[in-house]
Amino acid sequence: MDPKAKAREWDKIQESLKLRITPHDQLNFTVPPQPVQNDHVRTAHMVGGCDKKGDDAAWPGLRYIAGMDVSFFEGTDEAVGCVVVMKVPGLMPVYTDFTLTTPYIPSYLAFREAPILLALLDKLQRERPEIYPQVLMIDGNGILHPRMCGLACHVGVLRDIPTIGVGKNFLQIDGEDLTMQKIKELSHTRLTGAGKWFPLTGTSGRVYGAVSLCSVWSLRIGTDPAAPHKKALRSTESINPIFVSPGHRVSVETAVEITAWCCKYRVPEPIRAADYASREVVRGTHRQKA
DNA sequence: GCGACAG
DNA sequence: ATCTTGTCGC
Repeated sequence: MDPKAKAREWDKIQESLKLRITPHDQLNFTVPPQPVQNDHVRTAHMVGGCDKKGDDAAWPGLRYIAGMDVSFFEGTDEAVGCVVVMKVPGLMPVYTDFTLTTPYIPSYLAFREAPILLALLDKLQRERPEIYPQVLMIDGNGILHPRMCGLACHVGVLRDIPTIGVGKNFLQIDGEDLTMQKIKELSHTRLTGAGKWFPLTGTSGRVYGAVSLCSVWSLRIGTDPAAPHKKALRSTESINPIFVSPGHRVSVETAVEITAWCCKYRVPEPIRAADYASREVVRGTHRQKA
């Protein structure tokens, strides 16, 4: 919606809220009688503040006052909302809380993205319960995670819905002998065609998920970092697998089968569609569909 | 110092 | 993830 139309819509909201304003005291504490003063210049009592302790007489019954503010980090759209509750009298802080758009910290993706996805899921459940999904595929890992609790697990468990995590890049797990190097080797020897996959088993014997090849025509041409002006067929990276792992209520095998079944290209269609739609929103070209 | 870093 | 550059197809 364009800014003008948005402003008209917000005008209406402000108009209706304005009618609901109570422009007089309606407090659960006592306001002492105002001293009579001359003309239009008045003098307010200034007996509060952090240094004035023990003055309970100014506002009988008043115990807590809170302040709120939102700040933005320079150069980003990260923001912090903050509330501070202060005790009266004395105005000493007794409670401080923040809500922030969490920056992405490697291996803590869920803390940035789960709240957003949960809100979408809740709205879907509320407004279109008849099409609430039986399986949810999420762009990010499930148990293929240093603490075995990736974004797909996080969302799946909190809403008790079957989830599958699909990563496009490998996330290393501390203490397990699973490195990008080894995975590339195994991919080359074992992923000989679309639908081929192998489990990601750590030295501990734990199975974290699977490396799966869903598309054979993902040969890619890249540039050599040492010679950026030259184009080179990077044969060692000619196949691009995806990393499939259970989020919640799905086994590794089932996760791979469902994912492969949904693949037309490298990334399964449900995730591809969501990725495409979100990019449209960022580009400002999104149109409401089905 | 080296390698690794879901999105 | 994002950004930039290059290439192909329409």
